[in-house]
Amino acid sequence: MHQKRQRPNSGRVTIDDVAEQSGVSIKTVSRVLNNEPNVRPSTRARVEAAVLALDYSPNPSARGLAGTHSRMIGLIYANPSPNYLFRTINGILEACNDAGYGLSLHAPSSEQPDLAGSITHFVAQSRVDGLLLIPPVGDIPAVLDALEAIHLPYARIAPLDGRPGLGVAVDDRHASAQIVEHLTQLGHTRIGFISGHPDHGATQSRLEGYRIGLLRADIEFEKTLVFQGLFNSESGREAGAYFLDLPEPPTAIFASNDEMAAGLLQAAHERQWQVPEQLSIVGFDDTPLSRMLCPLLTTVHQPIRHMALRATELLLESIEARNVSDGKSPKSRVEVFDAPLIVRGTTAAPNR
Amino acid sequence: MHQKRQRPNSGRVTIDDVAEQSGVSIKTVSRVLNNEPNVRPSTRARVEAAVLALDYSPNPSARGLAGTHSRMIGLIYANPSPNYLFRTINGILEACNDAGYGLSLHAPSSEQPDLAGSITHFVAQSRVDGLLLIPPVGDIPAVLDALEAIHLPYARIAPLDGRPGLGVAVDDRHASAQIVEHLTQLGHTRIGFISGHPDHGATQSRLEGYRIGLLRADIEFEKTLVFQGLFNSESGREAGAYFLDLPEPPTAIFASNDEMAAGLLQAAHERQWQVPEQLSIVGFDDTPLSRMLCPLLTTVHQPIRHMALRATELLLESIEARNVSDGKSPKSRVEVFDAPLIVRGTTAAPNR
DNA sequence: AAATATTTTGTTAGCGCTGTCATTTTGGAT
DNA sequence: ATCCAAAATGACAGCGCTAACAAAATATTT
Repeated sequence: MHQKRQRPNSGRVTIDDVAEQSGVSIKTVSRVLNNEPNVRPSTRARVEAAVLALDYSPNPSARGLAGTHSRMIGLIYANPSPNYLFRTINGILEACNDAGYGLSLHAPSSEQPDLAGSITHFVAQSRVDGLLLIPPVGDIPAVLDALEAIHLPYARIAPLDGRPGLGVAVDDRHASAQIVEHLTQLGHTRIGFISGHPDHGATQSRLEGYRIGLLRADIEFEKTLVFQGLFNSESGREAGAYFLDLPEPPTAIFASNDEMAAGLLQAAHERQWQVPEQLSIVGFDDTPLSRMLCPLLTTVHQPIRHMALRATELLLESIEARNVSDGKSPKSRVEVFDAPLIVRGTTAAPNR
Repeated sequence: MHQKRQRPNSGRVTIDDVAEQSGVSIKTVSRVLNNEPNVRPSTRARVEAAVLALDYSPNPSARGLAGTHSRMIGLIYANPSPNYLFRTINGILEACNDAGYGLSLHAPSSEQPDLAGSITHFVAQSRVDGLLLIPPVGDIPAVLDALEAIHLPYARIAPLDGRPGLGVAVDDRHASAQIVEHLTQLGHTRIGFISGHPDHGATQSRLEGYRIGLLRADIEFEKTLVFQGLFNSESGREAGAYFLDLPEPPTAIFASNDEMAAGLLQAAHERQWQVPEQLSIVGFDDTPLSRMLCPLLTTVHQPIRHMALRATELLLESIEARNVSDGKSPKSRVEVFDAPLIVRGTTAAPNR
C-alpha cells in the first residue's frame, strides 16, 4: 500500500489545503489571494469560502521568498517626540493593516556618523519594499539620494522643500504666518520667536512664516527677538530666561513647538509673569501636552496621524505600481494638509 | 554549448555566493550564520570574512520558510500613553537588534469585543515567534490563556499579580506606600488618592500601596478621599474639582499617574490654590510631562525602557530555548525593578 | 597501529508560495 | 457549425534557506 509523504507539517493550513477544499489549483487560489484578474466570480467565491472555512492565512515568508516583494515597509526615525512617533505609527499601521503590509522600525541613533549607510544596511537586512521617513530624517538629502541610488521607493513626511518625490506636508510657513497674524491682530508688536532644532526642515519654514507675518503687519524684524531652540522644553526655559530678562521684553512669544512653549511657560511662572495678561504664548503641534498646561496652550494643530496614513498609502501605491510596472502611479506627489490655529488660553491682547 | 540557468536573480548575494567565496558548502555557511557548534575556528573565520566581503545578509523570508521560526516577535498594545509606548519600543528594539529579531506591532482597538481572538489572529497571520504584552493587555487572563492554548511564548510587563510566566514588573504597592510615607513624614494626614483605569492591574496595586502607607502612619482610610480616575488628564481635572471643593479638602493628593497629576494641578491653578504651599501633589511614572509642569512634579520613576529590554531578552531566551528544547530556560521568571521616588517641587509640608 | 568515538563538513529534500508558460474553456464573429 | 481571440485555469520550477541525514576528517582509546 502506497503511503503519501506525511510530514507532521506543524498542523498549519497551507495553500494546498485551500486548493483541495475548493477544487481548484493552488495557482488559482494564489490569484484570488492576490486579487489578480481573470478569475471567474463564482470560482473566486468558492476559494474565498474555503479560505474562511479553513481559517487560512498565507505564510508571509513563503510569499516573500517566491514573490518579488516582502510586503513589509520600514519606518525610519531619529529623535522624534514620543507623541509624534505615536501618532505617526498609528496612522501607518492603519494603512498597513488595510493593505496587508507589515511595518518594521529602524531607529538609527541621531549622531550616527553614516546615517544613509545605516539605512541602506537596514533595507538590505530587512528586505522592506519601501520606506517612510519622518523629520528630520526625511530632510536629509544624502539619505534620499542613497535611497534613490538603490531604487527603493520612499515617502516622507516633511516640510515643503520643493524636492520631488512622494510625501505629505503641512504648509509650516503659512501656519506660522497665521500665528503671527493672530498675535498682531490682538495688538502685539513685539513678538519673540523660538526657532526649532536646526536639523529639522520645518525650523526654517517656521522662521520664514514668522517673518512673513511680521512683514504683513508692517513690523520690523529684529534679530534679538529670535532665540535658537532645540525642540525640547529645556531650550524653551532657556528662551524664557533670555526673553523675559531683556530690557524691553516681547509681549508675545511664538515657540516653534509645544514643548518649548511649555518650557517657556514654566519660565514665566517662575518669574511670576501672568500668562496671558503679561505675556502671550503660542506653540505648534497641538500635542496632548498643550491641553495639560495652565492656561491651555494656543497652538497649531497638525493632523499627524492622517498625514502618516496618507503617506503610507502613497508609498504602498507606488510599491504596487512598481510590481505591475505600468506608469500609472505618479513619480512625484506631495499632499498638503491644513494646520489650523487652535486659539486657547495663552494668548490675549497685550497689557498696556 | 550548454548554458546554465541564468535568472537575473535581482543581483542579490545569496548563501551560495558566500559558500563559493569561502570554499565550503552552504550548510557550513548556515552553521556559521546561526552560531551552531562544531565549526572549526579557522573555517568560521573564513566564512565570516566572505560574509563581510560580499556584504551578505541572509534573506529573512527564506530563513523563515525553511526554519522553525520567523525571528519576529510581536508587541501588543491597546491605549498606551505615547510616552510609555515610546520607551517600551525603544527598549524592545534594542534587544531585538542585538539578537537579530524583528518587531511587529499590533494595536487592537481597546473596545475590541474579542481581544484574545484578535491577538491569535494576528499571531496566525504574522507568524511571530512570541509576544510582548504591555498593560493593560498583559493583565487580562483570557488573553494569556489563549496564548498558552496555542503554545506561544510571551513575556509581559505587568504588575506583580502572582501569575507565573515570563515578565518584568515594578513593585507598585511598595512604591505607592513610599509616596504616602513621604507625604506623612512631611506632616500630611489628609491624603487624597486618584486611582487609575480599572482595566489596569497596576490600579489595584497602587491603591493597596496607598492603604498600606496610611496604615503605617496610623491614618484611617476614608472612602471619600479616593477618586476613581482613568489615567488621563481630564479625570485628573475632575478629581481636582471633586477634592478641592470638599468641605474638608485633603492637603495632599497622590495621583496614580503623571497625566492625572497634571490635570489636578490645572484644577488647582484654576482655583488659585498654591502648589505645594496649600496642596501637595504626587504623580507616578516620571514622564517628560512631569518636568514640564510648574512646579516640577514629584513622582515615581519607572525604568520602562530597561524593563522592556529585559522582558524582550527573557522572551527571546525562551524562544531560542524552545528551539533546542533543552529545559534550560525557566518556565517562569519575573524580574522586579526599583521604582524610586523622585521628589521635586509639588510636595511640601502642609500649611497650617 | 587498528579500532572506535568524536568532530567537522557535505548532500539533499523540502518549507509554501509566486512567476512563467502551457493548456483548456468560453464567447463571439464568421 | 467553425474558427479565433480572449478569458480562465493549471503544471511546474524555483525563491534561499534549514533540517535531517550521510560522509569524511580528526581525535581518542585499546
